[in-house]
Amino acid sequence: MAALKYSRQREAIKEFLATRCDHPTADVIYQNIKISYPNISLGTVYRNLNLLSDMGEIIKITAGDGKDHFDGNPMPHNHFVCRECGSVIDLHMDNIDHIKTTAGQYFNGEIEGYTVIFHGTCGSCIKKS
Amino acid sequence: MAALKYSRQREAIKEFLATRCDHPTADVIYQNIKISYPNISLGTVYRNLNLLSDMGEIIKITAGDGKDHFDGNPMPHNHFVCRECGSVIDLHMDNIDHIKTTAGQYFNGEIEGYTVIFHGTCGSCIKKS
DNA sequence: CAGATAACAGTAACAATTACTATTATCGAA
DNA sequence: TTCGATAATAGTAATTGTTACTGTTATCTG
Repeated sequence: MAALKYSRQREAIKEFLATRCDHPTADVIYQNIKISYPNISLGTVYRNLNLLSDMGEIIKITAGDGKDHFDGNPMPHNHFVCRECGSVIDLHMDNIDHIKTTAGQYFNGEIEGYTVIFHGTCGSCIKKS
Repeated sequence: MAALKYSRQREAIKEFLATRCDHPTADVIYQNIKISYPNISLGTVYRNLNLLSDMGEIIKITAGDGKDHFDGNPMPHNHFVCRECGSVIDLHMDNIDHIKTTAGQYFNGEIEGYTVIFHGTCGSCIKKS
């Protein structure tokens, strides 16, 4: 029960995320949605982000900088976080799902998934130095 | 400059972590150190945990449950987080450093490292159900 | 169109972490 | 060994990201 009802705010958040290839935080999303919905509440943004990621329509990324980042592309893929500028970047790379098997080899639980964050220096930060 | 000075509190934290194979949070560490140092401050625990992990003597693990976890073993290795009970477990598994190369293949930045968190159901939670 | 209720805005509460300040411990040199 | 410089501390206040609460509004079903 608790049937899902349409909401233009939720739709706006989903649309906004679809246009972005960086991975904005809740607050950045809030600031941007506020342009078209001037009195949207930050709580609404958080609630919908959690709802959408629970439904698997977006991905929540814990980048390690304290705040969560969100990705409008729900297809599983890996991310890179720059040590210099902190930007979160999609990695287009060959599939590495086999590490799940490697991890399960000597483990007595069940491994259902994994999250990888690669870190280092991004292209534009290398140029700067 | 800012030469490092010895502190018994920092030493106690390091020693305590060495004895634990689970991966306690700052607050759990605080509660335990308080037994031998009744008036240690939570701020001191946080400052030293950050200091030690910056120096590479311990590892800070972002498990995704809001609070950071700490590992007294600074050797790079991978972790598993149970979806049921939330426990953070060391994985003894074959090396997967080759994923760094895979990730760097089509990427124009420099990949220096990675962090993997495997998730699923741990052995004792499987037994329970 | 009307009643039921999911979602909302606005705000207060929360939990993890960090910053601040006066005091104490460490340490190198006299 | 004692002294002075300063790193580290305890205790507390402040910050930050996130969640919970409440009365109101929007959506949907019949």
